[in-house]
Amino acid sequence: MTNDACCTPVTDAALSKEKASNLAEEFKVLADPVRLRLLSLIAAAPEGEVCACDMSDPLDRSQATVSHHLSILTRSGLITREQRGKWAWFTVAPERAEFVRSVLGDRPLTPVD
Amino acid sequence: MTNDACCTPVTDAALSKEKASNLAEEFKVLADPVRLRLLSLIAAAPEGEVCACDMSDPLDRSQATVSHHLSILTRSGLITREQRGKWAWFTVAPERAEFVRSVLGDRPLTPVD
DNA sequence: CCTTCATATCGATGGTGGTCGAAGCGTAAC
DNA sequence: GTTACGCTTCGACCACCATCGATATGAAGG
Repeated sequence: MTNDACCTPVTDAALSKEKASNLAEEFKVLADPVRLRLLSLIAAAPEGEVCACDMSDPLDRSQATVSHHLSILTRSGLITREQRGKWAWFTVAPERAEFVRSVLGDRPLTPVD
Repeated sequence: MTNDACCTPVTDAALSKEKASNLAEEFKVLADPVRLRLLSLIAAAPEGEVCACDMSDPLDRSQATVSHHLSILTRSGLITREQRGKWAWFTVAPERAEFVRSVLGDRPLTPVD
């Protein structure tokens, strides 16, 4: 802001060690194809929620694996879990809906090619 | 669009296996604290570029490790590399500048708390 | 109580990735 | 050519993680 601005510094200050670790943790949640597809399955559901029992088959993963990933997504706050009888139903967390949309959108973040 | 819209479906269609993998690959690049700090170091440089020789010390990583991460960032297209004499200089790729800013910003993507 | 079913947790395994020393490669200066 | 220096590549090591079968938990129904 106070220099000659010859080359557009992109950000103000460098990331602290702590902030970098926290940010990396958040990206790690999204850095798995199965979790992204789970998230997308829930986000695309017309009713806004999906039963865990309906996610194992389309993803070609065992019930244990799907449960594992759903717990990671839930712990990160991207989705919420609601027990209803024997079944567990999952929703995109309302506060994160816009973020999830930007992540899963057709031209999401990194066009790459 | 054609249903009763009781619960706001967040996205249109579910992610294909391929798209999910590609997207996950892109997030993997950002899912490491050292890479995020490297990116931030370059993005915050007032001249807009940083020599590789100046990034090993502040990150507390060996020169080999820094080189490894810089090559991953370069291959992903987030930064560009320019050899100048013996030294290698790195810049945030112009097309990605806005994206990098949004990733490293104070309130970047996932407030979490 | 006992069975059934959906889900979570455990334990083990294979694969991936971050890390660093050492060796290789290029460039510059002598 | 030879030396010095910055950087990349290689090889090995270790930690973490995705995966799954087996087992545990917990809820509904008989």
